[in-house]
Amino acid sequence: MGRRGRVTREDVARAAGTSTAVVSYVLNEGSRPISPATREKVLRAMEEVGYRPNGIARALASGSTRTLGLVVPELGNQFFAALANALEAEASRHGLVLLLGDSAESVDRERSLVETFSARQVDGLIYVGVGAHDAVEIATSARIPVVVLDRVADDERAASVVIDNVEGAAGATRHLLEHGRRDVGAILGPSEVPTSLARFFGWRKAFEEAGLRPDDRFLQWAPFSKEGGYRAGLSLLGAEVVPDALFVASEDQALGLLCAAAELGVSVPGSLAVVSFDGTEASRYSVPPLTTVAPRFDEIARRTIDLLRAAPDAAPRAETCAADLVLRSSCGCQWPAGAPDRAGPPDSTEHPAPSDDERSHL
Amino acid sequence: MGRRGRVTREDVARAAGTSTAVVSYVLNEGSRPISPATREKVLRAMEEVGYRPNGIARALASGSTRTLGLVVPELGNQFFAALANALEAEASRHGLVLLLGDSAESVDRERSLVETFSARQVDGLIYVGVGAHDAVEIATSARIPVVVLDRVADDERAASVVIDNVEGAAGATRHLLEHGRRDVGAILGPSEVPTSLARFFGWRKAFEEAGLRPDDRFLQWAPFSKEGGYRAGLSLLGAEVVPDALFVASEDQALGLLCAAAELGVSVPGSLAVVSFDGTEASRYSVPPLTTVAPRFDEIARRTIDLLRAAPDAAPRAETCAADLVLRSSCGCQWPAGAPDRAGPPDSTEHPAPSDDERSHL
DNA sequence: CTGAAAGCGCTTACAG
DNA sequence: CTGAAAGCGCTTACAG
Repeated sequence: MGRRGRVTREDVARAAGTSTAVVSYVLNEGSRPISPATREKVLRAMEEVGYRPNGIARALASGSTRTLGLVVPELGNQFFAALANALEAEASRHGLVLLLGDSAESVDRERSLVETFSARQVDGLIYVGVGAHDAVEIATSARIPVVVLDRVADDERAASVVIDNVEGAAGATRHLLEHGRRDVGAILGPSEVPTSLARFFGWRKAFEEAGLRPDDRFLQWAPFSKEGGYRAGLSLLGAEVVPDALFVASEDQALGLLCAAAELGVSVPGSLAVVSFDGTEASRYSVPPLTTVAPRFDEIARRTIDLLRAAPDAAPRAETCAADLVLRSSCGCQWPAGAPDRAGPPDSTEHPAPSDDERSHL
Repeated sequence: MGRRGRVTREDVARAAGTSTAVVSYVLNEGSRPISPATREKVLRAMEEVGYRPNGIARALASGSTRTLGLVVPELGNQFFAALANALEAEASRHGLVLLLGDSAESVDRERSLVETFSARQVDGLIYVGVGAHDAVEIATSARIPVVVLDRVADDERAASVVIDNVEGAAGATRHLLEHGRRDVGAILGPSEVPTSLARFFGWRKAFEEAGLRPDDRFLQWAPFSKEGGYRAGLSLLGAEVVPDALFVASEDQALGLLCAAAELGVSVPGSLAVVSFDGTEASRYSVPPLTTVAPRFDEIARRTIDLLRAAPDAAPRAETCAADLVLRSSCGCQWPAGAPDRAGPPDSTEHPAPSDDERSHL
């Protein structure tokens, strides 16, 4: 055994009566033809001495760590947690491991995370970020493939995967209009965030398509947080003229809004119909359950990992994933569809039992 | 530059006119005394050639990767996401990086994650797990320090950090009794999970201390999920005899319960007072906002990283963190305390505005 | 204070 | 099909 008491390739070779190279060849199946007999011997020897390949040594010698770096703005946010979850699952499907970084929405911290990941020789970087440019620049100039999520990369050397924000928001708004609501307002994210802007355009687009004009008094730009949605809700619902429906640009904001509505005694969907964006499982058990434009986390994850695994010389691509309008009760839909009558109180059908989602493609 | 076009120590040494060893000494400040002049030269040379130390090579040579492995059962769960968040922040404070693994509550997947992390030579493993024994065994037998979170390790070679479940649950239940509720039921996790059992004991303990007897009809063992809480809620609240208060063993379950209560038209806290456990920010904006036994994520993270950084020969310790009862409105408290009257509907004070928490130590 | 060199545990042309 | 050996980019005794 090595000086640190670890079992190495050498121990295996000795036990198997072969060279150490053969041990490697057996380990990296397919790299070199090995006779079945030798292979057997080596495999048995590995078992016998309890050999565990040292991934760090492999990485140094091979030039690949089989590790991806993931930077998210805030893991406490369900949306990013769900994204991280899907990415981790997909990565692991390909034998890749994820280095996790939470930037706490700080550009400085983001930069330092990317530097750290770069120093650790990650094979790729997944960046869900605030101040895209810097962080991406650091990685690409270190020749690390980058996929930017949730926004299109400024840097042409980086690929990106985004949700179809305009269509998603338009679909959500359209649905509210179809429910007969006319004063459909919107709670958006910060006006300087591209994602937020795109959802604003989608909201407006639905009105234009319907030959209607949105009322700007029902529009609020707020932080992408529960508190942001809560405050925007208090402000919108506490005004002289109030909307009868709201498109809300994120799940967190929608949850905050529901809290505000409950506090003000505004019934949802009775007096206020709501459709949100980026919904996770939290939307399904909120009071009332939220109709939402749900990202396909699995598809996003699949595309992201595929882009990262693609030949490094492939031109970085910008991909767009569709999102699904998942109907629940906050928009005024009867949900779940075809639910049997219940012996509940009068308003119980406004908050029907969670069940299988009805995903309608936008 | 090396064959892969990377800038290495050698390039720095050449540019600085020193040996490569000196470059290392400058890099690893303090390992060897270096004259200020040489130091300057080397630093300038690094800058000049754009040198980035290769973390993998450092890891192989030094035997330390400065990487920690984290295994959680399910990142989609807010509680684990908040934990991961705190751990990542604390790790990064010490220049450590986190390898993330989501076991999807599968023991097999857990095992394979730990094997992977072990092969990657992590300096420590943080395990928030389902089937503790196997995974911990794999790590400890590879001489990797382990800290088990949220449950005491079976393996005496592993340290652990747990929340004081008995006291937390007792405090929550006591609070409900103090509100004058007598039929205080409980929704717990699976009966074979130690954490769940401990919270059950806490619930019972509060009754005993008060000279009362709990009613087993108001007790439900359910999965630690929103759906688990939802179903348990439907079952408890749909029965002939119903509780007037519930201690709920997790935030997810509590959110599910609120959904069930709303659907059945049971007002919270009017007809049903609720206190949950393991609350995150989600509890603050639920309808109504949930009173919860809130873990001190920062303290848990700090202790965990400290244990991992401790001398490897230090005897593994089991540490317990207190939890705080955070009062909001679901228990029947006036919240926020001293809120000004609002011109809202009659029941608006039952769902007061979220504001600063009032943490009362248990 | 500085340098030459062994070693970390692998991969992978290069010979045979 | 198998082996001897260079190399991945560092750290760190060992000499000076």
